[in-house]
Amino acid sequence: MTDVTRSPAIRVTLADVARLAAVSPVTVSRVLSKSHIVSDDLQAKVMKAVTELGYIPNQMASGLASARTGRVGVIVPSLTNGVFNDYLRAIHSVFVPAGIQVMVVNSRYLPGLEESVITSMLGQFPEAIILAGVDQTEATRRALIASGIPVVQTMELTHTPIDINIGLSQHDAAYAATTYLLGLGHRRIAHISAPMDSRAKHRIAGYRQAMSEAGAVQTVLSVDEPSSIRYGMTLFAQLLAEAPETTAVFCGNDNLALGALFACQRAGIQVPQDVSIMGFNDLELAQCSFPALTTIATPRDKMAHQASKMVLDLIRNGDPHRGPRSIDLGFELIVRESTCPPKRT
Amino acid sequence: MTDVTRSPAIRVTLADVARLAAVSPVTVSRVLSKSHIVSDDLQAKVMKAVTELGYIPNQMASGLASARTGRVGVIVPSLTNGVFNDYLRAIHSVFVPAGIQVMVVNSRYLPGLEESVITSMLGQFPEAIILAGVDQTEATRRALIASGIPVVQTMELTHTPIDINIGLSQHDAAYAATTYLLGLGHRRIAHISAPMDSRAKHRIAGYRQAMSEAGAVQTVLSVDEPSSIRYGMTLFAQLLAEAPETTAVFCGNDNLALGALFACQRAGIQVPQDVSIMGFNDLELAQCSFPALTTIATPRDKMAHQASKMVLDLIRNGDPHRGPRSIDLGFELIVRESTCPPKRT
DNA sequence: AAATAGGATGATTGCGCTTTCATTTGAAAA
DNA sequence: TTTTCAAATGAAAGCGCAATCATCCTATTT
Repeated sequence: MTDVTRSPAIRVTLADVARLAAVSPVTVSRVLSKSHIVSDDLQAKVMKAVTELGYIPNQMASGLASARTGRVGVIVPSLTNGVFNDYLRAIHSVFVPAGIQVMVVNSRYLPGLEESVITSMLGQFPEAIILAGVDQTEATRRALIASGIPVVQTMELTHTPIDINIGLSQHDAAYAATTYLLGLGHRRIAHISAPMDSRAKHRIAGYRQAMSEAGAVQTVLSVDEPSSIRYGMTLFAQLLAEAPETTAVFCGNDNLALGALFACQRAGIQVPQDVSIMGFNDLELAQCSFPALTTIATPRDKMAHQASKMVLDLIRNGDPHRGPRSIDLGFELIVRESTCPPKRT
Repeated sequence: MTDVTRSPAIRVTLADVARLAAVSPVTVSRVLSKSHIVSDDLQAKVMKAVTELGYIPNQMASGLASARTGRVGVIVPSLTNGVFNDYLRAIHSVFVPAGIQVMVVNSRYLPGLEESVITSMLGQFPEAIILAGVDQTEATRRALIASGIPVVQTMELTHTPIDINIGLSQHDAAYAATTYLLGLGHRRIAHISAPMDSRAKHRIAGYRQAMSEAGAVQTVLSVDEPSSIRYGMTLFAQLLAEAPETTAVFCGNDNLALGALFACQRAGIQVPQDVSIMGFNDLELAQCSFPALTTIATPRDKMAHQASKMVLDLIRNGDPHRGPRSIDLGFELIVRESTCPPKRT
């Protein structure tokens, strides 16, 4: 069993290692960073001293001295939302093998919090920042630009990117989803949403435009909380009360859709025979549920992967100053079991 | 629209602010850290210069100079698993208002990765570390102890805590769950699990002990992947093939249970009439699904909250050197709709 | 054997900040 | 008015490391 005496932290420094190994501090630094050739002899002595002392390099000192931190910052508005799991996984899969640390922070869909976490992150001097969304405050934009590091805005598209923008049109994706339901013959299509971010708002707009073009009546129910299965149930129950003639529900995301599905099961409503339900994002659960959810697949992995690759390239090879640019990665309609044409009445 | 010229990052330093404000650097530092009284006059001049230059303090330099970082590290094995959402939320709710930054990293259920992320985290000198689980490698234990900072191990209990241990007995909780099913009259109770961590293994052991004591036949199906709804489906399908006489399934967690539930729905098996399904953790979805899941509620919020409070106290008031200690927070059986006595045959 | 190159190692400096200690100032006390 | 003291400000040092430049040593060449 390990010794449990909690001594008041005598930090082992590079100098301590050097002393024990009877070499100069520079040599220790070189062994650890593999930046220069050090004789096998000294290298062994240094490593021995390192393990013996349990030396852990002070990243703050290292960062200060070298002006390079080997870290990138990633800001997401939620960790709960399944969307960001795939997204973060893809980011890690690029940076971790490259020896770059990923700092993840959660801005919880709060613009004010986003501003403060970005500021705080910039104080740690990441070598690049990857953001979800394009709606940073003007002050944040300025700070990001002033930092001079690569900035990637993801998940949606903007005409005025800070630097690099990789995403998809949330509006068009929602428009496509609604159009699909209209194409099945539905006219009373409702939309339920938890519009905490502008992406959800754009999806509402896409729904509205498709409905408006089809001359159909729009029904939008929303709640200002982070989306969840529970709110899917609540909103569906509300919908049942307010617009019982609805034959199809386009949900702002798959969690809401699952909640709606559960609400139907509980109320004895057949899906899709009585009501069609459509999700958004194509999370894992969309394939698993019964009936499996028709949804829009968003290219989260691809988006995150491409963003990370570009960042890695910029970090390694410097910025050829190409200026802001936007990349549209599109989306895909995935038809499964939860939608069908409305019943003839 | 913001200027988009991406200049090569001329960092604004405290000295720049001091120069513009025509005061000494110390004064700027004092204004920003609120550590000393500075006259209103100078304070205003400094703040003006700060905003004018968009100054962001260099946290590395600050940390180096002060030997305090105002950060705590949190290591979780998964972000996907709903368990850690509540957990992280509770941690944030304590530290953020206290002005302490929370660094979260994902160790992905990989002991090797956990070791490296902890090392890396220690290199950033957090003022405390909160861990999920108690199975750190010996090297990690040593490094954590040597760091001299408060360490809290959560989620399960151990007789040999590094420092503070707040959790519950996963074994006893699983034992209670199995005993509940036995008490309903079930004899053919299977357990499905995704034992990536020792907690899941302890749950298996708890199940086995209860079954063994009841003289019932044990059936454990598991998969060595992070748990997910999908694996719940897969394992249930496998169970149906291997042990069709099963009347109750105790699932290692709620996601697996939901997958099992979907598998039943798809196969036309009535829950709970034909098969009882029981989850573990009491995630949000356990209340929402139809039928709602009987499960074991684990005190994630309380655990994280109490851990954070203790850490905050230790950071602020220093360690009165009380030595390692364990706190058991227990668990609760939540009976819902997915379980009932077995059919008479 | 002397000259030379190049590989291996070390000494020094400074990154940006906070801390400690010293100094100045103004106002209250004598 | 002079003394005294506290409040306000500044000067200097150093946190731990990497970068730069200088030095050393050992082969190799002539």
